[in-house]
Amino acid sequence: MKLSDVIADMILDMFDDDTSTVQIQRNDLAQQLGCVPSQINYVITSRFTPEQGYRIESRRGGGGYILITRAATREDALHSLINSIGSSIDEKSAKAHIYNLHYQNLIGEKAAQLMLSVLSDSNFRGAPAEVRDRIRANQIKQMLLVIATS
Amino acid sequence: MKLSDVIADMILDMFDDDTSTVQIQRNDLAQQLGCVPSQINYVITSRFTPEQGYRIESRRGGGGYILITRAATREDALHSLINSIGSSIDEKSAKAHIYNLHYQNLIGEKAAQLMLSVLSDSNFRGAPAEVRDRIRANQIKQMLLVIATS
DNA sequence: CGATGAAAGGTCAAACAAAGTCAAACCGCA
DNA sequence: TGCGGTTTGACTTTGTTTGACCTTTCATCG
Repeated sequence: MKLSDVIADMILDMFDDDTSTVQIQRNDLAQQLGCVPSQINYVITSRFTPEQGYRIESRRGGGGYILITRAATREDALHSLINSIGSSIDEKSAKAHIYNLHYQNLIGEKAAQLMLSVLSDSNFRGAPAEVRDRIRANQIKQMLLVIATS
Repeated sequence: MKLSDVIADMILDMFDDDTSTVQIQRNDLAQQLGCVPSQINYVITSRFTPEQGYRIESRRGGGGYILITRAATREDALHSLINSIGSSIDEKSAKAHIYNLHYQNLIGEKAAQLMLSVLSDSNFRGAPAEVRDRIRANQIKQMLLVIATS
């Protein structure tokens, strides 16, 4: 398993019992994992982004820390994602959102696959890119809305 | 025997006892076979297409992989529906199919809602009817394929 | 106070590790 | 013998890991 995934899982585990916030010590965690400290930053910036419903705050210097807070409810997270999507979205970004949602356990395996399949660029053969991306944005938002309210 | 066929057989063999999904490492497999890695792509794109009931997903970079999922025979009914849908379908017919599938218990409540939401004509604002209907046909077929194989 | 040094975390780019693309060369058969 | 399917490899794109160097904060000492 990839280091990044191990770290991400580790952090996710810390959320455990409905705590919506986790505090870590970058250097400690890195040492514990035998990796370089900046690896922690990589994981955070690639997997705990605001779009995924996470907020990061940190403090340097003696007694420094990194605080990771996640959206209170699944619905909130989905809503904030919906709001973050504009009137147009390309295939790659759409897929990234879906992978991340699944990764965060905000949507199930089946829903993710369904969404991936339906938003794939190959379905839009023939339509110009702007049309594709506008339709795709409408569609992904509709689907997320359905998921958020079910 | 042709290289491509050897590779295809090899992959087919990995499906073993009712695993419906196989993960490969492109470079490893290529090395094992003494062929160039892109040969694996060729085999996949020529023999494991969606039309033949396979779905592919992959990831590049360190720890990358290629995942091949096949349609389990489980829901062949869906397959025949897929085949019965042409290259174009309007909103009303699409909705009818979905209601029907749900009625027959071939798809669940949530899947049905998701599909209805995504295929709704309102998402396609701006695109001409022929474009809408072609995209919709592609999309409904993709989704049914996913449902059939999960 | 104000300077100073240690203890955090932050940034960035380079190295590395896959997989994807594409076009040219190749082969085998109707 | 010419055309479709195959094979190859150079080049591209994406994702991960590492390390050198930067900045911020805090405690301590004069």
